[in-house]
Amino acid sequence: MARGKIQIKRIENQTNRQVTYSKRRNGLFKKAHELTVLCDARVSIIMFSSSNKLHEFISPNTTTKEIIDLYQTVSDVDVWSAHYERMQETKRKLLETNRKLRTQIKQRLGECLDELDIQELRSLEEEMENTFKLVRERKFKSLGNQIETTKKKELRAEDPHYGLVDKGGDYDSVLGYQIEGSRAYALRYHQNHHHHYPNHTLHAPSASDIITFHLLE
Amino acid sequence: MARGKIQIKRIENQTNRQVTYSKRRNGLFKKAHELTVLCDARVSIIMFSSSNKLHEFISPNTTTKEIIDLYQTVSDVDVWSAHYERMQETKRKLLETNRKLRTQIKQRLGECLDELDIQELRSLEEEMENTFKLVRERKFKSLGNQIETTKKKELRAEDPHYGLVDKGGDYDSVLGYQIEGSRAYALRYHQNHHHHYPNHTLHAPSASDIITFHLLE
DNA sequence: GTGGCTATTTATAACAC
DNA sequence: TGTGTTATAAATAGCCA
Repeated sequence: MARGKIQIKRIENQTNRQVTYSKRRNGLFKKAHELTVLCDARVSIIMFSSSNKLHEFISPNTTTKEIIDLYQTVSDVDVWSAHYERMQETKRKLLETNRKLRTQIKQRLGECLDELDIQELRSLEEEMENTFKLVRERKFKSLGNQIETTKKKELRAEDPHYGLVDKGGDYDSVLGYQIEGSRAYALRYHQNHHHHYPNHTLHAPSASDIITFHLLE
Repeated sequence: MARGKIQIKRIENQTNRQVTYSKRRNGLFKKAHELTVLCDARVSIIMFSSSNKLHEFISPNTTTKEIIDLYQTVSDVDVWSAHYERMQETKRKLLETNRKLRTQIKQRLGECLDELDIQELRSLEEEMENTFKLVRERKFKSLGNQIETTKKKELRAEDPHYGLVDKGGDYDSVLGYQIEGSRAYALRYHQNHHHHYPNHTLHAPSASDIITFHLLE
C-alpha cells in the first residue's frame, strides 16, 4: 500500500533508496518499452545509480550507438564537441596552411604573380636565380657521378666500345620521371619547351621535359 | 477514463499515436525526474518519435555528454570510434599533403636536392629558369608602372626636384621575401586508463578518459 | 500539437516472508 | 538480497475544448 503521499525528495535511508531505485527503474523501463511499442518510437535510457552502477534500456530493433549517433547528428548539442571542435580547428588550420603552401608553389611556377608587390617580386626573382644555379650545379655533379660510374663499369667490363660523351648525351632517355602519388589533385604543370643554356656546354637538351607535381588534397 | 485494458500494441491511428506519445513521454520524463531525485541517480533519455523527432531528458546537475562519455567508458560500446577515425584519417592525409608541399618548396629553395634524380633536377632547373624570367618580366612591368605613376605625380605636383632613376634605384634594399606557413602541427593523444573492476560487469571509472589534440607550433 | 476531465488501470511504498 | 500482498497514489485513454 502506498501509505501516504510520496515525497519527491532524496530517500536518505540507504536500503530504501536502493530498493526504490530498483523498482522504479524497472517501472521506467517498462514504460519506455510500452512507449516504444505503442507509439513506434525509439528510446534509449542510460542511467547511473548513486553508486555509479550502469543500467540501460534500449528499444528493440535499434542500438544505443545508433541512437547516440542520431542524437549527435540531429541535436545542435554536439555531445562530442570538445574533441570534435578541436579536431575541426586543427583541420581548418591544416587546410589553411596547405592553401598557403600551394600559393607559394604556384608563385614558383610563375603563376599568381599579380598578388606580389615589387619587393616580393624582387626577392622571388633572386630566389629563382639562386635555386636555378644550385640545381644546375647539382645536376652537373649528378651527371658527373653517372659518367664516372658508367666509365668504371665499362672499364671493368672491358668494353671500350662506347665513348663517354656518347653515353652522356643519351641520359635524357635513360630515366623516366616517375609520378608518385595516387590522388592527383591541385596543381599540375606541364612544360614542353627547349631551352638553351649559354654557359652550359654539357647539357644535352631533351626532346621534351615534363615536370609534374602531384599534390595530394 | 482509462476505458478498457490498454493493449501494448502499436496504435494504428496516427493522431492517437501522436497524442499518446506526447503524454507518455511526459510521464516517462516525470518518472525519470522522480527517480533522479529520490534515488540520487543520473538518467539520460534520448528518444525519437516515429516521425524522427528528437526528445531528451537529462537529470539536473549533469549533461548528456557526461552520461554518454561515462557510458562509453564503462560499456564496451565505442560510440565515437567512427567519427574519431574518420577525422584522424583526414588529419593524417592533410599532414602528409603538407609535408609534400613543404618538400617541393624546399627544393625550389635549393634544399633537399639529394632526393631528386637527374631527370627531376633537369626539370627543376628548367622551371627555375622559366619562373626567374617570368618574375623578372613582371618586376620590370611593375617597376615601369611605378615609374609612370611617380612621373605623373611629380609632373602634377610640379616638383622636378627628384630624379626618376634615383627614385627607383633603391628598391633592392627593401625587405626580403618571407616564407610563411612553416609551422608544424602535431597530434598528441592522451588517455588515462580507467580502473578495472573484476567483480562488476559495469562500473563507472573514478577518472574519466581524456583525449586531447594539441596543435603544436 | 497542448490542457483539462474522469473512470479505470498501473505503479508502488510499506510491510511480510 | 528477492518476491508477494495490498492500500493507496499516479498515470493515462478517450473525450472535449
